[in-house]
Amino acid sequence: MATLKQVAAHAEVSVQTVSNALNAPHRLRPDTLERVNRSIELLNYRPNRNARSLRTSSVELIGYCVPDWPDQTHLVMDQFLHALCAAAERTGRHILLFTAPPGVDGMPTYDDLHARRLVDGFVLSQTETHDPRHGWLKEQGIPFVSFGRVWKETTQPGPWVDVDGAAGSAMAVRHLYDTGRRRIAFIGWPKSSGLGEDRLGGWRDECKALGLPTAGLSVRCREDSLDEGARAAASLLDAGREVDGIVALSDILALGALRELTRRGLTPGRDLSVTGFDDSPLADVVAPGLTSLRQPMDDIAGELITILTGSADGRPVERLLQPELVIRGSTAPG
Amino acid sequence: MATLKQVAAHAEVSVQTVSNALNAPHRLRPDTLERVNRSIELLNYRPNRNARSLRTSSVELIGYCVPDWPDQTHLVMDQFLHALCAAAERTGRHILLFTAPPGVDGMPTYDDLHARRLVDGFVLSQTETHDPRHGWLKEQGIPFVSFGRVWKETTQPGPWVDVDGAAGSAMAVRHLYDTGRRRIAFIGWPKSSGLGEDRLGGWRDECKALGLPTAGLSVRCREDSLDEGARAAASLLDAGREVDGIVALSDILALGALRELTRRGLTPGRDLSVTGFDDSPLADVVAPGLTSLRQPMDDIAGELITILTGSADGRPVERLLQPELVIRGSTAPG
DNA sequence: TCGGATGTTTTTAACGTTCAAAACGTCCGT
DNA sequence: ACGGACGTTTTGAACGTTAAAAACATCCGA
Repeated sequence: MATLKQVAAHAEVSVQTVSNALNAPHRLRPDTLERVNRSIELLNYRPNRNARSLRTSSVELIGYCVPDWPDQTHLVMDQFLHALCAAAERTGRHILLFTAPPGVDGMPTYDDLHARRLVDGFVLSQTETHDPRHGWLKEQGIPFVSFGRVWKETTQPGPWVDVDGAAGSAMAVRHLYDTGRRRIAFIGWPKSSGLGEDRLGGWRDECKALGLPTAGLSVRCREDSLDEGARAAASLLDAGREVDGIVALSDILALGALRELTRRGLTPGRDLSVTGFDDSPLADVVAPGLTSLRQPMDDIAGELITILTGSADGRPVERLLQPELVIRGSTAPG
Repeated sequence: MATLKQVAAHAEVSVQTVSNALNAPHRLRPDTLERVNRSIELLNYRPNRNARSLRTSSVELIGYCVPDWPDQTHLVMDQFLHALCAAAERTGRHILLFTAPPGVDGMPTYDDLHARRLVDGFVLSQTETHDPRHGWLKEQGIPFVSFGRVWKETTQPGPWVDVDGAAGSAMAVRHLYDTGRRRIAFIGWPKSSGLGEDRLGGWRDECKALGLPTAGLSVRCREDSLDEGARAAASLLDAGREVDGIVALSDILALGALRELTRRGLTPGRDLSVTGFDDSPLADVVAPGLTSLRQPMDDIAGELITILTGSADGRPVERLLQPELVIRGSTAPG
């Protein structure tokens, strides 16, 4: 494996000149540059990243904690990881994976990775309401950026990127309205979830703006599961509210609702429209197809990396991106 | 950030002694060791990984290429990644993600990562029939281990770990047999897929061993999609073969089959049993639940890391692990 | 009391790179 | 011809660690 020294000897220049040829080529006389480059090519030289990192104390690696949660929340993780990885590579960086206990118990792991100089900083995701990680990292002066908001009353520590859940719900409501639905219900999560309240608010506000009823049309589930989604749909139907559209807070809940409709002999898309959230692989796999709100993963990843690597000069460090409505059979297109 | 030098000064020993306290504590006199450890703790010292890597020329990072394929094939990737990550951490290592073009076009990327010393070696997955990567890496002397076989006629280059697909199919057949099914069909892939032929063989052999018919009971799909699965199920039913069980090569195909059964008013699990492969999140989310063959991800990841990091002294470098049948409603338990 | 064996610690020299400063040329205006 | 300005290249030192060898103790048996 060739080193700078060997390239320098071959090109008959000093080691520093070869280094400059790579990092500051404008400093070299054109003919020298060409000669050095020929030697580099000939010897198939590649800079040793460890040596460079030692000298510059920057490793060009970004830590990402792979979540250890129930399957449901993972459904779009591979999409996210791929986008993040690609975005990092566009800046010559890479993603380093690690595992850590959730919450504050995981902080020593983050600290350790940074202290041992395995990573320059972190991308947080799977953000929880009142997530303790942001404050902790900020206090330690460890660089990070969050995918997802913390939903505290106070200002959130550190930069973040998120998808506008309220706008997403509103888009879903609007789409149902445009396809003739007039009694649109919402299936959501417990009040403790900031994300849940955000999406719920979008539904409520858009319904009001369109002059649609909301009273008694919102159900909270205890957890993000099929059964809870089905139960919620059942309670809406049993209450005799004459619901003709359901905006569910997640694809899983939506699927549960779809199952309940089918069980009762109702045809999703025709008798009643349903939408989900996140456009997970599930959405494309259920019977009539589930209309869902896609998160713009490439944009999200791009923003995260831009912010984290500090190339976001002057740009805001809080970015709210718009989801995209992917229409499928569950809302009867056409 | 404390360095060895500072710890050494604080503990009033030489730098090398502190290094030894960490890497070869048995060399120190117990009281010295204690004193050094106190200083380490007090100064909150963490070894700089870049410096160590430079010196030892080993980075303790393992490269993994995040696949850029249609969603279906990703369905268990997050499980795999988590397991791989955890297994790596058990040996003090971590996973570095990267993207690369498929096939031989991606090889320069692998080479580059290794030459620049960003990784010590690679874990390959999404192995394709006649995958060119294995031979190439072996030729270059770059360490790697494969999750999945290459299905060449000749001996496969390099070590691998895989799940016994034939045994999996056999387990599925056996389970259907035990629950009273006697005409068990197989829905698979094109002949060009080694993995497909493996699983097909398992079905055929087990059926024969049990004295069950196979003639006309095997259908090949063009691709791994819902529609193809549905089409295959339809053709089996239309052919009047009186099929009462279906072993599908993937969860997606199985789901397609389930959809077709439901469409025809048949009840999966009661009228006809269906099994899938891989136990993806989908299996738990469809109507009666899909019986499927779970890949033992933790074992797989453990073996991969063990083999790659060379701690597999004398152990075979080709490991075939057994899948586990996860029984759900689609095969009418009880 | 001395040589050797053993156990502990220090010294020296790298690993491959980049930073900062110094040195070397070349050209120009005076 | 000389001083300065600029452009290009080299020198010396450092980043934080570990391998190998040397140095220093201590203890034992002869």
